[in-house]
Amino acid sequence: MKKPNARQRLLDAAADLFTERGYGVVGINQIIDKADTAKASFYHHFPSKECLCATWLEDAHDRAEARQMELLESDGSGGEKILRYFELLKTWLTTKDFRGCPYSNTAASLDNESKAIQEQVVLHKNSLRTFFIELAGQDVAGSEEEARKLGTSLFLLYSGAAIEAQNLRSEWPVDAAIECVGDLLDRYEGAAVVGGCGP
Amino acid sequence: MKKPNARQRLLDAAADLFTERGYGVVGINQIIDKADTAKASFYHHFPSKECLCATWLEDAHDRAEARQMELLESDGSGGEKILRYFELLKTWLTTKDFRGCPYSNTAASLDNESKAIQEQVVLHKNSLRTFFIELAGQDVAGSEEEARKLGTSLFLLYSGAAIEAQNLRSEWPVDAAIECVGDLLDRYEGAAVVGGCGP
Amino acid sequence: MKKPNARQRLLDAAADLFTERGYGVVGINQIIDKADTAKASFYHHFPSKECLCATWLEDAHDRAEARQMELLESDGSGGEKILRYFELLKTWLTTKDFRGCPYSNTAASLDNESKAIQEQVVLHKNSLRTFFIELAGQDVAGSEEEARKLGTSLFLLYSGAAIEAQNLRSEWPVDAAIECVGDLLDRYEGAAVVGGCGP
Amino acid sequence: MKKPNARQRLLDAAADLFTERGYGVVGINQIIDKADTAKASFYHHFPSKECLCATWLEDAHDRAEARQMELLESDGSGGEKILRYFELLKTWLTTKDFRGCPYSNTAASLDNESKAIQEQVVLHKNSLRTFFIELAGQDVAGSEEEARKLGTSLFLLYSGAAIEAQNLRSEWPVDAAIECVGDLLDRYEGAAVVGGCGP
DNA sequence: CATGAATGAGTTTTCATTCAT
DNA sequence: CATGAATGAAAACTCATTCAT
Repeated sequence: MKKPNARQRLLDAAADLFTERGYGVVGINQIIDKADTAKASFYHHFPSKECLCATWLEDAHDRAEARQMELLESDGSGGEKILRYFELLKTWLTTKDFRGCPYSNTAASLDNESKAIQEQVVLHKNSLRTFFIELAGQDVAGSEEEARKLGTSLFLLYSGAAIEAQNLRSEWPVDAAIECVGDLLDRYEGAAVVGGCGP
Repeated sequence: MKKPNARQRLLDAAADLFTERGYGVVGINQIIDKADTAKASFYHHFPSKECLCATWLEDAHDRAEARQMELLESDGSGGEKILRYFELLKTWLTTKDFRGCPYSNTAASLDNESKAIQEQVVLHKNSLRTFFIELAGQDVAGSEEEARKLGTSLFLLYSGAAIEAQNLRSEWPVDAAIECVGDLLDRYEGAAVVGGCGP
Repeated sequence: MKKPNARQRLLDAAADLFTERGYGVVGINQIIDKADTAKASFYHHFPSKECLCATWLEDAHDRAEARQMELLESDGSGGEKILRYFELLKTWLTTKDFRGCPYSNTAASLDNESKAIQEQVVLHKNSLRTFFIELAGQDVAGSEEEARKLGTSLFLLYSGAAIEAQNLRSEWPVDAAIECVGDLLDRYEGAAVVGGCGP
Repeated sequence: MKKPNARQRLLDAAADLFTERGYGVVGINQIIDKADTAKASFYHHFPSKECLCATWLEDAHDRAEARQMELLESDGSGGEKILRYFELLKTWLTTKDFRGCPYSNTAASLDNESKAIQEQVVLHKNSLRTFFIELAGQDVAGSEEEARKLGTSLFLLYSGAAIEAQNLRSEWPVDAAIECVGDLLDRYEGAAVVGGCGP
């Protein structure tokens, strides 16, 4: 009997295995086993393991941007949304056995020779930073310049929290990042008020 | 012909290759080629590739702690030292082709099954956080509690800057982290002054 | 270039090499060389060297049972068939450069840790003993009990003749076993006559 | 501190490891570890692993001959001594985890290229056969010719019992051999009486 | 007598990929 | 679209042996 959607099953299997065990550690045999697919079907849909990985990251990025858009357009202040996003990281970490950012992890497993993958990493990371800057601009920072600074700081704290939670296999780095975010929000919200309501 | 010091040559080769290309990507064949050593010499000195890696990280940690101690005991204010440490990250990154933290990268390449390596990662990361807390305590933060908070934030920013510089192959994340550090120092130094010089 | 039937060629090569040189001494490199097969083709068909060996013994056992069945159903008295089977051992030994029983030899090369192989050895040896008991029951022994005793003795003499012919690189142990078989047949055939035709 | 008798410790370690795990499976590292000896000490006392093995078998043979001599000169009838010797095999097997004859096992692990080892095997096996013939001559068989025949049969039964006990990891082959020995003794003792006391 | 680092050739096994059907 | 046998290269690791001291 033939099963359809071999391509999607491969992507799903790859998504699970790559995030939970890492790009370098997972072989395509594991992937096709999990996807219940023939080996040649794999190479029918994807020219290489590297390309499958890039496609996975591309798809994951699309999903991530959708979620971010949703959050951006949701109710609540910018500060609340920022904290909500950091909280999401915690649930991700506990769900995925403390494997942090798939993009960072994949890049770290690589030889700096996979152009296609690196491109996706850069794409996603720039987009994530932009997302934080937009979030920071929503009634938090007083100017575009300040939103850029605050958003970038949030981006770095988020990344730092993700890897260190992975390294230490603990949630506390995310909590500490949230604390720091509070400090930064205080500072920039204050500025926003001052900058916004001067005489 | 026989050459002595195979062990050290192996450690040196491994240090270079693991930092510049990654634990998973580098095979022991590359290591012994670079070290100009027989394969059996490798296994005479190290029971496994994993153990070589753990030894490398252990040694690197010792050197890192020595450098940190030196910085802690050097002249200058805490704030100056903090910035100096972030500047060191930039020179590291440009030297090492934008490969960030060896501990994070190694952990990211792993299957979460290498106890020995993970132990070294945890050891180093905890030590690095402690270092930042001590730095934060040097005439910056007003209380132990605040030093802990500030130091932890610095730790996370440092880690975030390191991976994102790697991901984006650029120095700017470190510069952005330095900017954010400035904001945080303002906040905590202000507190330190207020706490220290009240009437 | 690709050649089909790699699996069978591997089994054939393994059969020859394992019987003539021994399981422990033969590496899979020799096997794939003789089979003219890529190494990965080997592991495509067999999960391990140990499993190839078990498969070889299983196949060999099937062939052995077929030959035994043939002999059991052939013409002649039980005693004649027994002697014919011992004669077959002599031709085997001279053909295979005095390597005796593949099952015993393989088991002797082992660490007592290969469950799959040991299972095949036990299977074959029990079957061989049963074969001798059936042979002994064919107009030789007077009772089932006597057939069991005689058959078991034949089984042990056969095994003893096989290893000692191997150890001493000579046929005489088989001839001596045949002599002893004659003595035993005298005794049990005598008993069979006495038991069978008493007044 | 220096420990004497390195040579003897090596022989003792080799004896244990070779009998219990097999010549092919045991590496010299295991031997020197167990003997607590430096690697070069090994090669100081023995030119090769093969030679160590031959020396072990030679020593074991000397001890075996001493035990056989003792049994030959002990009290009791030839038949009793024969049975006693088969009983010894049972205690050996249970002590050594059902590893049978070290000579047969070593020969089976070999490539038929170790002249030194094969020589020891032949030496021991011939001597063992002679021992059984002498035992058979002690008030059992009626003539030298009959002693030769009976002794050789005992030799083969003994060998067969040893390997099959090993193959099947059970004592029953030895018990079955003992039963068969009883049958043979009946036959030849009868002959001895007839031959010895005819009118 | 004893040491232990160093070695070259070998081991079994896995990788990502391609082929004919 | 789908299959699974076949592959060359490389992976980690072990072997018995030799060397300078």
